[in-house]
Amino acid sequence: MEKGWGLTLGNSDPVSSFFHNKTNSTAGPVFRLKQHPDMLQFPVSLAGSREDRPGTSSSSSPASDDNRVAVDEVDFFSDKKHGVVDEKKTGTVTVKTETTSHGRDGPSSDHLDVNTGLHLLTVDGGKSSETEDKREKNALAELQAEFKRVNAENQKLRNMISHVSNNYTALQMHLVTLMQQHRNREAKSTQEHEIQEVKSEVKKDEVVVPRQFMELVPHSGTAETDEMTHPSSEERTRSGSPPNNVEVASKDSIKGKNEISQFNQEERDGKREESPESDGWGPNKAQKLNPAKPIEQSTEATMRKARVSVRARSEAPMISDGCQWRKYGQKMAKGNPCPRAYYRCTMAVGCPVRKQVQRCAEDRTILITTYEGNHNHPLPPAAMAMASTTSAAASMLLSGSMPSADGIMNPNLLARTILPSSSMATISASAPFPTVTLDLTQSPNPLKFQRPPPQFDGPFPGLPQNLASLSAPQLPQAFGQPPFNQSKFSGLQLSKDMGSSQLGHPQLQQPQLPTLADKVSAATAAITTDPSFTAALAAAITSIIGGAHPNSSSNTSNNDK
DNA sequence: CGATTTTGACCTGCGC
DNA sequence: GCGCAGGTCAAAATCG
Ligand SMILES: [Zn+2]
Repeated sequence: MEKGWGLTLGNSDPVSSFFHNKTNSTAGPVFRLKQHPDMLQFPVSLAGSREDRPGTSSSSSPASDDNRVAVDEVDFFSDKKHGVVDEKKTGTVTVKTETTSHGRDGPSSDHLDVNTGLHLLTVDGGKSSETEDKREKNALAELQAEFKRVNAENQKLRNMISHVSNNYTALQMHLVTLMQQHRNREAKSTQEHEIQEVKSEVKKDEVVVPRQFMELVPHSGTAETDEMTHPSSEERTRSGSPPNNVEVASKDSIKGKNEISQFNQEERDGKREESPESDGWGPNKAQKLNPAKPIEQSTEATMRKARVSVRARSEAPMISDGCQWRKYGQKMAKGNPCPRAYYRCTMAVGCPVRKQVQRCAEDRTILITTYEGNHNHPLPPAAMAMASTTSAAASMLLSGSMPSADGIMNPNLLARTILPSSSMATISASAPFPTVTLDLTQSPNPLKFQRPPPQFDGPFPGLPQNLASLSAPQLPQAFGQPPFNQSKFSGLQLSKDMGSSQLGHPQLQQPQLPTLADKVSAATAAITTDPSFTAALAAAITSIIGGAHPNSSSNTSNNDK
């Protein structure tokens, strides 16, 4: 987990050093100027960095994007560290720089000095005689030593920054979520009341909002918040015990929200007297056994409905997200030669979280992981990241269904969101369960569906004009690979109606252009579009995946079986 | 030997 | 009611 970050950073160093070396007078300033904008976009930059990187990387190694990406991904997942993460980190670092400007001033100045010295020496060396060379060597040695030192320090800072950024990202997501929720319920009444209201509102659109779900979200958020606050200082020192912090945080959160977990468990128990083990999930049994508790049912059903799927390139059978999973089933998906695997969280007996893993039929390097439910137990940091992200995404999705969500859309934000084009969030409320799809695949496009922006308009006449218009211009280029079952755009696309039939057939979904650009869809779009959300989400997930913790390797190997 | 995976049976919702 | 498809269960097989 933590280590992963460190490693990642290590890789990024070369890059940074590169910049610094070149920096001198001209490069430095320019670079910084660019950074500022990014800084503002904090989350975006993270996401963007990953996206942007491809271009950057291409310059360095123009060779094969596809291959390269795939490889990185693979390495990534299987081990941890390398590739994408690094890129991301770099971006993160850059961004962070601004944020942490205070702390960083010292180091940065050092860098400048060092660089300058190098530059001078180099110049001198070239022109001067041998005697000077000796001096230069000495000086060089010193400089190098200093340089190393600086790099080390830099690394530390980077680590700090990355941590902070991650936390920040997560926090931001939660914040966004909360804000939206807040807006939705202008009046602050009891949660139940709120919930009910929400439900009623939601029902308009057929989307059900889960009360529990909403509560849960904050729960994870709380934990994370705590984590952020405390650890930041600690991590700065690089003490290698992040888990402790997290655990504490999570414990606190749990204590606070204990009600929820208990609630869940009670529910489960009621459903299944014999095996507490789980199954709380089973809708069937719930209906049979607890017909009396409509509320709970609805809640559960709702929660169950919310899904967050992550598409990422990975050749590993499963991406490591920090959780322990037990496979409980496998089925052949209808339109896909690749089987779909069902996993459930085994970190806690009653944990309702489940996930489905399936490979994209079109591009088998893409692994689609769909998460469902929220953990009701403490999670290790690595797991926290993914869990909080998914829960936040899910909550966003749900809250997004609400009309009041609008207003969040901010042109600037939108622009930012789109810039990072790499990550896309797609909301689909159509199916039995609303799903947020985060696309971390950013390959140029193996399938080559590159479609020019204009095409988007064509295919999606149904989309709200503003949305379409906004997205179109901003999409630099489409990326497009036809997604697995949802079409993706550089921005996000949302489909909210669609018959169930389409859901059934993933491929059919593409055309899914909602003829209904009803208010709801617009609102949803707005929310989804919220850059902070998308970017943060993408960034978080990307980092999570990249940051796979040690276990990942074991998991991978096990899965191979 | 416990934990996990495999895998066919089973269940439920849905469209016809 | 039937068949299909998505999910889940759980006994048996494996793994570590
Ligand atoms: Zn769990």
